Amino acid sequence: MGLSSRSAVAIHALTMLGRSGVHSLTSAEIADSLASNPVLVRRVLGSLRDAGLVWSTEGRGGGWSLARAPREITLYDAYTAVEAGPVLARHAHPPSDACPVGRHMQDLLEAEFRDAEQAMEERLGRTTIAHLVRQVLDREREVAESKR
Amino acid sequence: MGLSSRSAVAIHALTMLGRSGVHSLTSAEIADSLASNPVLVRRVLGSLRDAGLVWSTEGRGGGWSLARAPREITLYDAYTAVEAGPVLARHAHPPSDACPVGRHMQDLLEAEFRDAEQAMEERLGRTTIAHLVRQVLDREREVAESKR
DNA sequence: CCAAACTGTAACTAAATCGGTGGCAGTATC
DNA sequence: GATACTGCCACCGATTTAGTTACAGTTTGG
Repeated sequence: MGLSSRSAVAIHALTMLGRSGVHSLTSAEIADSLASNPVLVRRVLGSLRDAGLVWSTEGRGGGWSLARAPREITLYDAYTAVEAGPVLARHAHPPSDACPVGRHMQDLLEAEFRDAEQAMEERLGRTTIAHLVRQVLDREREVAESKR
Repeated sequence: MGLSSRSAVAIHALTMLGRSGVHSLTSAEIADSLASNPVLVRRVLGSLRDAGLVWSTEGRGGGWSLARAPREITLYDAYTAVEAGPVLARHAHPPSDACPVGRHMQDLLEAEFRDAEQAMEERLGRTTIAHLVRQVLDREREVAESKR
């Protein structure tokens, strides 16, 4: 595997919030859809709130809503909000300074990995929550029509 | 962090082998440069051998050599040889089938993540071991000249 | 005013994975 | 036959993950 599934949780939750519009959702409702539990959802949504993507209201009747229009939130926004480190792990230790290759590989690899990660991030930045909401609605409609 | 640092080890080792040309290297020599240990190196190089990137000879005087020209080995080759799962983790469980969003998110996310990973892999595929060897040699030469 | 329904947060568990280590059988060379 | 390698297994400690329990704080509704 690779990174945590927090990105998946974040994007899933954002899509639910985008679909529900002004109506806010509770962490329990989102956890149900994820077949997970509310605490995990609140942890992830907490990071999204820190990044300015959602906001929450406490107390009875409280819940979560998007802080921006769905078309103004990309998958990259969600990804960076919840994922800490780099995707491609670097050397566990600095290599030996006594070896010519060891002396330079760290820098060279850093440049290569950064470029590769950037390519991935740019691709994530091209899809918005609005895009995913649209696709979900399309699929729902298709299912409904096929049942007629 | 993200994935394991096996990719870094693999690329480091391949670059050393590329630089040393026909001269084979032992896992201990490579481990020295990595400030790591021979067993880890053999594990990683074993995967590279399974992928047809290097070959090894047993017994005294044995060691490791490239199985292809350095310019015919990309960082993507090294990456896929040693890294198992996807970079971006999917849902830990399948989401709820009772929720409209849950029903479709897995497919949609799979498509998005696959595209994003592919963008990263394409970028890794554009750099070869020959490229890294060249850069290491260039840097070595620069250091040597600045000392004159 | 008080019970109910939320968020927010800390502490904890079980499982997985990681880098690393030691041991040892097999193999080729000197 | 000693030496120097690969190949492979079993194990360790540290870290991270998803998930759970517990509980304090906050808001609303009856």
